[in-house]
Amino acid sequence: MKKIGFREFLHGNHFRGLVSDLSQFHVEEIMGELMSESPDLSVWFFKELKYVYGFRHSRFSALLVSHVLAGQRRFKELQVILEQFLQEEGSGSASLLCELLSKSFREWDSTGVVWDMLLFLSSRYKMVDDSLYILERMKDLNLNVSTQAYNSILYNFRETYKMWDVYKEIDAKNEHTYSTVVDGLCRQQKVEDAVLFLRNSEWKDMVGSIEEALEFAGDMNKHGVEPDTVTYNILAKGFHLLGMISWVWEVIQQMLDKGLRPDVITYTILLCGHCQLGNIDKGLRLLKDMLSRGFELNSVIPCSVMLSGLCKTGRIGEALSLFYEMKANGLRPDLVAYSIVIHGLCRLGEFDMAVWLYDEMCSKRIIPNSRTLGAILLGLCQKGMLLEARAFLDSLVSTGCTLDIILYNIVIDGYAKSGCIEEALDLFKVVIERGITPSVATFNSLIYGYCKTRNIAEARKTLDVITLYGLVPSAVSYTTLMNAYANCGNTHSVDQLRWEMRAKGIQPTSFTYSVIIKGLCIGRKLEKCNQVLRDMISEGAGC
DNA sequence: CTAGGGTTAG
Repeated sequence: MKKIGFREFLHGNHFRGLVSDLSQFHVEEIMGELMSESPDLSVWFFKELKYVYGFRHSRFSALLVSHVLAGQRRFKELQVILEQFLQEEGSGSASLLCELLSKSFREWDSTGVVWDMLLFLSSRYKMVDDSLYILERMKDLNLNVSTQAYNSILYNFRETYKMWDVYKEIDAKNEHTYSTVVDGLCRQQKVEDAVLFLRNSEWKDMVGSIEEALEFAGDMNKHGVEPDTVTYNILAKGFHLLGMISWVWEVIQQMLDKGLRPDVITYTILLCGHCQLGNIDKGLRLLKDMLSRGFELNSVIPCSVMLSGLCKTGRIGEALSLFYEMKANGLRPDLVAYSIVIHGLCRLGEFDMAVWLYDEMCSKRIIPNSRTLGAILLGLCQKGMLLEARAFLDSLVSTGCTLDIILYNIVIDGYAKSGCIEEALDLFKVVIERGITPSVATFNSLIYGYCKTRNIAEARKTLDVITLYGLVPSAVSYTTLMNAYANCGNTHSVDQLRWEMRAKGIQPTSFTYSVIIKGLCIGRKLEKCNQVLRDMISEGAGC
């Protein structure tokens, strides 16, 4: 092979026949020589082998070409090659890659770019452990980590408390960083934290005033950065999260002024706002407007938002009409759309219709998930149909489904609410036997069940059991128990629990305070109410 | 990168 000149080799008739005989060693050798002659040629050779002949390159070759591309700032090509490279390597390959990179490419000026791109891609492809490994090695080597890569890691951790560790590390935060945090907090059900975060973060451009925010978008123009629809949508989402619907309108206005077409997502955010505020009719008009603008082929999501709004306000008839209208217009309801309507029906006890839709959904090969099942269980429990709920739960288990703790919680809570503490405990035992980890809500329901059956002593013991399972009691755990003490005027025990909460750093909510005050009223200690109210104001209790 | 569905306390 070495005897053949490279250009001759590449363009001659030998090529096709020889590819199957090429070893990775040969290719590396050829690439090395090509590199010294013309890096472009080596890249071409690499791609030709890979994409035309399906040759599987060695790690070294792939990284070599990556460095050439990075040096020439051909990022798009770099990304494509590294994407496929990572997919071939699979998860768990980080340590090997890092070793190779630091051993053989240390001296390349472009190596930082390759590291960073690998970091970004491994994170984007959910190779979480690999991305963390690469990140650590990059820190060891003092390599710069781009905000884009960090944002992707942040995104992977947005539903966990680790999100903050990542967040703190990011030097050059951008609006993608902030919107990921807000999204994460919302997914953690911490909407208030999200609002607080928006207020306190350096993302001041958004929360200062609408003028500032929009001016900021305008400034992007001056700096040669065109704010696009996505930028405006993020802005709109921020306003929606802050409950400032009218500002969402301002954003839309601004977009129109700039000659940008608000897209289906922009309008969906607005629709969410209307529904959240209970302006269902406004929402219906908006949706009609959207459909007439030809958005209907795009997505089921706006319709789902509307369905959810209608169901939450008990307008199930209209929800069903909309549902059929969707189908008639060729929009296929997906898992979420079905779940929303099934939930709406179950809430009202319309189980026949709910089951009918459930079967229809299954017949369309849409596999129900935990949320769909939860809607049905919840409906049954709320109508006091505990036998049916339990039978449904058991039937799911017997068909081999692994049910998550939330589904068990719904039924345990159903038992507790009906005062069937024995059954609740029995099901709790089943949870443990099946190796499912209980959540705080599980215990909170048990505490409620004990309190309901006037067994405060057991309720108190259950509070302590939470810790044995490695969980942290919540404000709900305490408030439920405090309520039981309050109802019998036992202000001393209420006080004790309040002290315990404070010691553990668990924030009372306005629920908690109302229970404390109720206790003081029943226990005839009205003179202490003022102090409690003052505490409440100074602590700024939520809810 | 931006839009939709589930459990617990007064």
